[in-house]
Amino acid sequence: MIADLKLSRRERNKQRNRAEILEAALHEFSERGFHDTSIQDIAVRAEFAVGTIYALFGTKEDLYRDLLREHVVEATAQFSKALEDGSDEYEQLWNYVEAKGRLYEDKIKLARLILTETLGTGICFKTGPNPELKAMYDLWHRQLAEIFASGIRKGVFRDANPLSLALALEGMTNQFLYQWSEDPEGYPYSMALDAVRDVFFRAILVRNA
Amino acid sequence: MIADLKLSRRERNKQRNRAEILEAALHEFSERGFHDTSIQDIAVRAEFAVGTIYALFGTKEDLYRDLLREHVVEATAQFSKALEDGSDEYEQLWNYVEAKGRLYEDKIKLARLILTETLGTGICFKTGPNPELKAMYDLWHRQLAEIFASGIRKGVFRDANPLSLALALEGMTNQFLYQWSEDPEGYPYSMALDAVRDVFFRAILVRNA
Amino acid sequence: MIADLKLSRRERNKQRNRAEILEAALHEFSERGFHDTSIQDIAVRAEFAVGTIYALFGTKEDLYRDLLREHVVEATAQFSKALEDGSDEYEQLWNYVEAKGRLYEDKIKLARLILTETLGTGICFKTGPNPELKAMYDLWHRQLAEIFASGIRKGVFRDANPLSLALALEGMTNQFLYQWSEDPEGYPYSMALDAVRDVFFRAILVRNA
Amino acid sequence: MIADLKLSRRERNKQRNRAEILEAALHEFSERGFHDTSIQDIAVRAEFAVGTIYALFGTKEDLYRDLLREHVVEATAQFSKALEDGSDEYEQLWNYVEAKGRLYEDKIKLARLILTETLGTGICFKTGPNPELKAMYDLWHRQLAEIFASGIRKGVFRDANPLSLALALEGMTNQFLYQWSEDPEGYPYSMALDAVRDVFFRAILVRNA
DNA sequence: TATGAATGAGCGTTCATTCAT
DNA sequence: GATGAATGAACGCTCATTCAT
Repeated sequence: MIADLKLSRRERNKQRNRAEILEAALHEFSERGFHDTSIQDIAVRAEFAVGTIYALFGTKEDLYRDLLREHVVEATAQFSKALEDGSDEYEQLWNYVEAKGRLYEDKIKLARLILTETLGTGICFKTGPNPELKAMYDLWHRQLAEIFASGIRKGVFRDANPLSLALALEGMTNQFLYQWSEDPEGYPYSMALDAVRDVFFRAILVRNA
Repeated sequence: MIADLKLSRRERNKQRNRAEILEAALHEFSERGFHDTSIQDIAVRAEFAVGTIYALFGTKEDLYRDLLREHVVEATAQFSKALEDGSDEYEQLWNYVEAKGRLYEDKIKLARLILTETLGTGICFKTGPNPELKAMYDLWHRQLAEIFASGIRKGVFRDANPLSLALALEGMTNQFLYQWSEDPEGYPYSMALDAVRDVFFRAILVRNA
Repeated sequence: MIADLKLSRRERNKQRNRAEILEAALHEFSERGFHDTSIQDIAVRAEFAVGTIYALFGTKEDLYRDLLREHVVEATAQFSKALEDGSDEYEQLWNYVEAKGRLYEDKIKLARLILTETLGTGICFKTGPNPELKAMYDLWHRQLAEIFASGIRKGVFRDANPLSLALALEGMTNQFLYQWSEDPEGYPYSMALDAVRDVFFRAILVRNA
Repeated sequence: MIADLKLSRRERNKQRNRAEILEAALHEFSERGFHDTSIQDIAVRAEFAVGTIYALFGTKEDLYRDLLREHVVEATAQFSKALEDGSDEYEQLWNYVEAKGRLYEDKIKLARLILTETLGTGICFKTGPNPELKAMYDLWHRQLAEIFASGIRKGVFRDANPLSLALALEGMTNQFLYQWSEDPEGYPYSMALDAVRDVFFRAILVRNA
């Protein structure tokens, strides 16, 4: 019992430290990029010693990877949930686009970091160009494409290459997300919603034809 | 006279050296990114001494900036030319989208470098986040928006926020460009053309309505 | 009474822990050397916490010193015993040389560690170059020299500098021990015995040459 | 011509720098050992920047290896020369033993460094335990053994295992060298010469005792 | 002008040691 | 007493930049 509690307390402690370091890392990495952020910077911000960071994360690259993975997993979960809530494919995708905006609306730094990896060429790791994240994005694209394919089969969407539709939707929303992250006042995410409605879905929804 | 020729020869020489160094820098930077490329790497590839690079470009950041500027200026010129060749706004924009594909079709490395800066958060310079490039992109977005605005006024396009349309078009094409740069065989640029035609212009062209 | 037993049990426990840690330390130190062995390595091998090692030994240097001292004390005891068993000085020394081989024949790791300290310059401690061990070796050399001196006085040995004889014998046997520790198959300790007999205790020059 | 001189000057400069750094490295390594000597230490002593050392030697291990190799090559050359000057095998080996003493008599630090590698277990490199040096010593032992074999064939020496004789001679002389390096006054190398003459090349057992 | 040897600040990483539990 | 998470000084190494030639 006592042992259990102790273990649990230690484990909780460890998770708390991990979370605090990841939080600090998010700020530092998104402000100055991977290469211009030192472990010292993160340690100072997180108020931990460098050794503690190394004990919990291994290397700087691992820390960065964990940070991204954690958030991509979280985001994917939220997006998948959004996709499930629609009555048809159009509503599902619309829910996703809205969820994407909501996810980042108070996490501008996270948005920038993710965009760097999603859209730019990402950090070039010593162990190759981060194949894990790439695979997660590919998977996500395929999931979206599957929704489009289903919508096409049901006659909700016009016939088109589902993967192309997925990429087009992602490209558009990411571009608006990027503009918003650069200038949150000048480019509210509502621009993205309007554009997705007026451009993307106007083109492919059958009922408008 | 002789002095003039000499100066001219020297000047030509200098420009040739500059071009060779920029060529080497393009390859190195696009292969391993800004931070993992050293001036020594570029010097070796360009077959010049490091001192020569510093004499011609100032700092590593300056070299990188010059490299991007040179290509953005070139690209903007080609895109502007493409815009002029259409009989209406639709044709102009279509020409631009095609030109964008052509520009990079044999310059995959350049594409990756530009995308890193266009879509990701770019290299974080010590002197801030490369405001010059950002300004050039903003300007380009406004130019595109102007075309859309003109098309809307003339009844070629449906009414919509011109800047949103510009960003949507850029986002879509850049996404396909990125996919192509990752996997040229799997994602040919023709996918972008199809998507732009079937999604983007189907939605906003009045004559389809 | 109970307190005594408790204390005694505690004490026995402590000694057992000490012995287990020293055993682990021997393996680690002899495999990778003092500097490339971490206290964490030893703790893992010994299945104790680092704090326990520090509680029992003080510092890493102390642990190393204790490890050596323990074995040198043990070795000296065995060697002294061997010396006592001969009927004359020749037999005494021969017993010693044999005992030296027996001591290490199943402790190759220990042999290497001792040789590093005996023959190489040893680990350079922050607190100077391990004067205690040095003193123990000096003492041992003097003990051996005393045997030689006695043998010379009794006419067993030719007249010569006893200390030189002691050093010569040590040098020879250590060299063979080292070769054996490097390649146990190729350099069995019997080579040392043969050489000591044929070279040290006889002569190699044909006496009439 | 000018180019040649320039190149030659540069090359000479480089060799001078190399030599100065090796000199500094010798002092530092022999005083505090491989692990307790930092590249910074050597840089300060040599009055060069750390980067210069890395440009000329690669890594700390490489520097150490180069230092040893340079001296072992030099020593082997001198010893080989000494071996050639004797009229018979006895004189050859005697010349070698004398040369060994002369080589180190004003290079006590070098002696200690070499002994660490020859007799102790040497530095444990990341790239294994310095196989190159080991091979050089093995080769040297075999060369000595060849001399002994030759002497035995000619009747200069009694019959015995030549390799054992070589190892015995090396062990004895190294032991005296080590004692001398520890306490030059108390253990002059002449002790080694006496012992080699009185023990190795004669016998210590009174033959009729 | 072009060169490339030399510089040294700064980074990622390790590990002996401590101390709250 | 035993634990092991936390610490932070110190090290090996890199590379943008300079400057004597």
